Amino acid sequence: MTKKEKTLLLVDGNSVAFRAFFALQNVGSFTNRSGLHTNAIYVFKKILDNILKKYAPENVLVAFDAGKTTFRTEKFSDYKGGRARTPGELSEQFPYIRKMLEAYGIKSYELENYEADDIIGTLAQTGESKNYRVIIVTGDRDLTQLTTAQTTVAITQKGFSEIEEYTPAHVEEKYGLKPDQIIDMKGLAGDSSDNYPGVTKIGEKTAIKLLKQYQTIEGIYENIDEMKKSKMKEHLIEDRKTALLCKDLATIKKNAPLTLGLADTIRKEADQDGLRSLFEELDFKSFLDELSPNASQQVDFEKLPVTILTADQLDKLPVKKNSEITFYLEMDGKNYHNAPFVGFIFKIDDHYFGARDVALLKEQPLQKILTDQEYQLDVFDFKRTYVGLNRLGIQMAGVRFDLLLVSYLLNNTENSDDVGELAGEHHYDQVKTDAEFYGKGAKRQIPEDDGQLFDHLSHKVLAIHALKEQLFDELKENQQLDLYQDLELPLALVLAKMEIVGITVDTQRLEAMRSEFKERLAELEQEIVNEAGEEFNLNSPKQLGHILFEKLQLPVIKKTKTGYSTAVGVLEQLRGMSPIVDNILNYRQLAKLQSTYIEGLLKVVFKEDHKAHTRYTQTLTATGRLSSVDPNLQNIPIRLEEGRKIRQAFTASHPGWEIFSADYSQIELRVLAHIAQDEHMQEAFKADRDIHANTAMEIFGLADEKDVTPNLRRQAKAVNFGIVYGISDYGLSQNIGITRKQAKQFIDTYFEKFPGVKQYMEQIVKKAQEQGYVETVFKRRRYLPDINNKNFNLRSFAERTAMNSPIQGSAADIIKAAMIKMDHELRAKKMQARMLLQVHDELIFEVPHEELADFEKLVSSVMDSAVDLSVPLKVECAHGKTWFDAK
DNA sequence: ACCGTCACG
DNA sequence: ACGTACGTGACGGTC
Repeated sequence: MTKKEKTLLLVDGNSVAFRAFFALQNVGSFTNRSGLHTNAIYVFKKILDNILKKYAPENVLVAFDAGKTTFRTEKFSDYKGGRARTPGELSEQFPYIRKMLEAYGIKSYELENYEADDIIGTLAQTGESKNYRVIIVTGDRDLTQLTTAQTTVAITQKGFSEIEEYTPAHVEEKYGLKPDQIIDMKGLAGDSSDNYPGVTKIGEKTAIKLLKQYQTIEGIYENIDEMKKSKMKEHLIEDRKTALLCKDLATIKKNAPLTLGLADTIRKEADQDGLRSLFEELDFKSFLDELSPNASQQVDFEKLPVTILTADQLDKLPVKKNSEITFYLEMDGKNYHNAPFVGFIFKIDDHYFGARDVALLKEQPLQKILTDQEYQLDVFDFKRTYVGLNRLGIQMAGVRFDLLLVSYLLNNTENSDDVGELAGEHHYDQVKTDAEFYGKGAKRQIPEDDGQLFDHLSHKVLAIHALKEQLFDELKENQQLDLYQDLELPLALVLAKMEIVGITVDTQRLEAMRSEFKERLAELEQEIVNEAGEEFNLNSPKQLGHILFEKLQLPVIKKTKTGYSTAVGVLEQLRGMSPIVDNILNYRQLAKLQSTYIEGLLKVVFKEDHKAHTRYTQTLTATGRLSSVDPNLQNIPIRLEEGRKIRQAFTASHPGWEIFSADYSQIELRVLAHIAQDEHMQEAFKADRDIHANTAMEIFGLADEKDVTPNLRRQAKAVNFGIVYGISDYGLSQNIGITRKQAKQFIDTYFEKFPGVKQYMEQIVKKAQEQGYVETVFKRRRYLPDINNKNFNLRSFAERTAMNSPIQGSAADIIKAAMIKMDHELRAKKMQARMLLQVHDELIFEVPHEELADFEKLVSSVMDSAVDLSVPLKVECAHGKTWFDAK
């Protein structure tokens, strides 16, 4: 066996540190407890681990820049001029990166007057001469000039777990140039980040074209007389000196006077203790866990005394009315409507009682503790617990603290549904996550040993208890106690009941549709394959792209990261160019209905009661809306007639009952009129005018509503939507197919006519900048860490979010309040009608025929008066045999 | 696990 | 100059 060639890894320390810094610049405060920024160190370490694992090098060196002045600044004083200073948040991290490298057993090196590039170029040369495989890691594409048969340049990507490897062939494929021509390209095109100019008016494209013909800059000038007269030729002649200077600047030295050799780059063994103390100083908990186990470090959590309950012990439980009780019901799976029970645990004052047999919960005093309001309970995820217990015939009551819900209200950005993770976010670390304890994916397993299982469960209830006081204090501080107690906690119960009731699905109707669609899909597929001239998978955007844009040569309208876009918008523009396009559009529409709404829905209908029992996620969205999963009943088709028919499969659960829908008309715009206190907009709503027509009249300067053509109304409607989303001229122009200039004109006129709205938009952004968050009318918060970010995109996004979230979030608050009130009224009036679904601005009920008239009055008045705004709320009602007919 | 696509408000 | 509308979930394909 021949000896494997050795690998030399050369890392551009400054470049990778920069990449690392910006990769995690915007994830809130990434600092250790003494305020030192650690994001670049963190990502640097990740990248380092990645490449060490990937290339397993025998020799490693990390090169750094020595200082601002080098031999290049001597040749060209403006070299790298105009570059923003390294942010202090980054420079403070460099000493730690070097310390870390030392502990890794890796050599760092810098050389007066030279850049890291030159150190790397020189060592790469040495490595090659000694037959090493050389790997250069950097974030800087200029180094691709060093690629050879033996040397690969790996460029770190944005995501920092990915790297892109450049071999000479890859360089050629990417730039159309050989590696050593990169410097010629730079000489011609210049480099704005290194601040050298190149030849006037020549950019990368032109440079590449020239180099394809003449190979090098020198080659160009040797042949310059042959070139046709042109502006470009003049520029080339004029800038000859600059071009050659720039090429020289771009050239990485391969003969820097290094004071070390290959022998100095041999990797030494890592210093575990050094790493440990460094990671401790940096608060890198997850990295500490990875270090080789250190007996003194692996302190287990305190063992809690759990009594495993049996039926004969129940009468001796030390429980009083004022006991502090925490309860946790463990189920094996997300879907609590049918997940198997694992067991339960009570923390009653300082005692822990648990059992696997959940039937014990039906016995006294356990059932009484769970259902009697006199006992106050603390839990994690009340809704989940309620639905689980309901399967045992137990209607839980008396919940005071729900860790999941409270935590979501305090900060909805990083809210996990795992006790361990969530506790960790609040700096409580005496509980494992479920993934750590049970394992994840295929490895997930419930331990058979009681001691193990209940040890985990006991730490869960302790975590809930331990965080209670602190989180309640935070709620009070934020003035969110009412939001929690009067809105979200009562809502959890309302949602639980809706989920349990479920909605009846006519599976026969769905099955009939399935057969019909199956035939039509087969026909369409046949036609498409005929037109394409070959079999392919038309569900694959990749294969479809190949057929449309390569085989059939249709024009490419838009590209995605991975290839050609084949989205609806693109296909619509291709219509008429080939009959295949229409067929694909039809196929797509039907396939979506078939897979998601017919087959998908049939899979989740419960056999026992022919119902779909969705789960509402109450602690997920950034704005305060609900979401619906398994199945998602908030996105059942309605816009296209074909899809709308799916709604025929949703029916009332009793003969003689009807599906009843009540939706808020224009709730978001009404909320805006209220929050912004815009008189013109308020007046329009008070007079119950057609709001989009009203906007059309204002922005197009029409005197009479009769002058509002459907097209003007459509445009005005888009403007109204744009306003709600935090408008940009570009977004609006794209949406209604006008120029950006026209869109800007619309927006300016809108703000002139609705000055209150304009003022609101400015004020809310300012408020977000000052306090770091925005809030709804019910004081729900959304934090916007990017609002002062230097990155234009991230900042702009945060600004639009600042404008939109109070609107969308307040609308969510309002319908939640209406749901609680409605639930209350139905019980108070002893009506049989039941709330089934919520779709953001709409509530769906099933109502017995004889209650219809009373019900309509009730729901309208309840929803109208859910909150008191400075504009009226308007509710539109409809009912019919199926959801489809409730229109 | 991620992407592209598409369903809803 | 930058490159975007706000908020979601499910599917099939692909890595």
